[in-house]
Amino acid sequence: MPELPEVETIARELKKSVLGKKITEVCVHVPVVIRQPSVEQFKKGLTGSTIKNILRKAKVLILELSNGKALTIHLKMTGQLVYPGNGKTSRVSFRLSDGKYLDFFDQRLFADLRLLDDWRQLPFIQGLGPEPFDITAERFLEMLSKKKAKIKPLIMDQTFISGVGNLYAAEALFRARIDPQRSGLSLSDKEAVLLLKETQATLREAIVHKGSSVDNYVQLTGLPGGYAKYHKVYDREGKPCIMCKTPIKRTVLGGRGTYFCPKCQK
DNA sequence: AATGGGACCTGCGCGC
DNA sequence: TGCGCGCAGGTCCCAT
Repeated sequence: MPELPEVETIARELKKSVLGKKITEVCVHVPVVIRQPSVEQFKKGLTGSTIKNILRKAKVLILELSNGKALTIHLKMTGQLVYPGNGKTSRVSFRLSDGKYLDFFDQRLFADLRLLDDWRQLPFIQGLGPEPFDITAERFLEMLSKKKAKIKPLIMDQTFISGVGNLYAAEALFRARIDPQRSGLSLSDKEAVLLLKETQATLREAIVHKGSSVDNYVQLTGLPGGYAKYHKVYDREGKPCIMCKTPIKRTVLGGRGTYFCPKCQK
């Protein structure tokens, strides 16, 4: 499931391979993923425009175009972008001025593609909290001090902090040795600062390894990311904790599978 | 007001 | 064997 490191990986690769190219043709094989505007307007607005800039905001990819509009892509759980693709088996294909295809795939059709006049006005983006990299220790303490919600759902709340999903929330909490069920305001200052630091470090390391391919995620090249082998708790139910050998447990928290070490995380 | 659960989807893995 | 069910999770939406 693409979270900040996976989307960052794709954004960096897009900058290297499609920046400056013109979109010469758009084929929408599965219209449902185009959320805004109509498919016809989407195709018309993209065709003939050049990709001027590529940005990432939390888990959202933004391709700014020469006509002033922007293509936003949220991959949700199973979205993939592949370049160069075959232009045929995808949900949506963008033919570029180099004759190659930028292909969008999505097994479960949850993804969200939009063509917007001003991406900054997209409500989801307006509602995003700061990314972990942009938060100081002092600010994080202040943010947590009012929050009685459970810490794991809290750090996955995109309006609280943005970019962290289920996988990296579990990994960061393990590394900070914090029980996912603790409430935000129950964390000591020392624990909170450690959690922020470990969240940042986990995301950075995952970016270095080009993301975690546990589900459908692939890099732009179609190759898997390399971070999954470094996971300490995620998807490791019953396996020994790397620190203490206690079997990793799985519970459900906020409706999501939650992996943790019952001995190390207090 | 904050929290929880269902909806949106499809493919895979499991159990009978 | 083959089928049907549950599960995976990002976000929205509604109910409590």
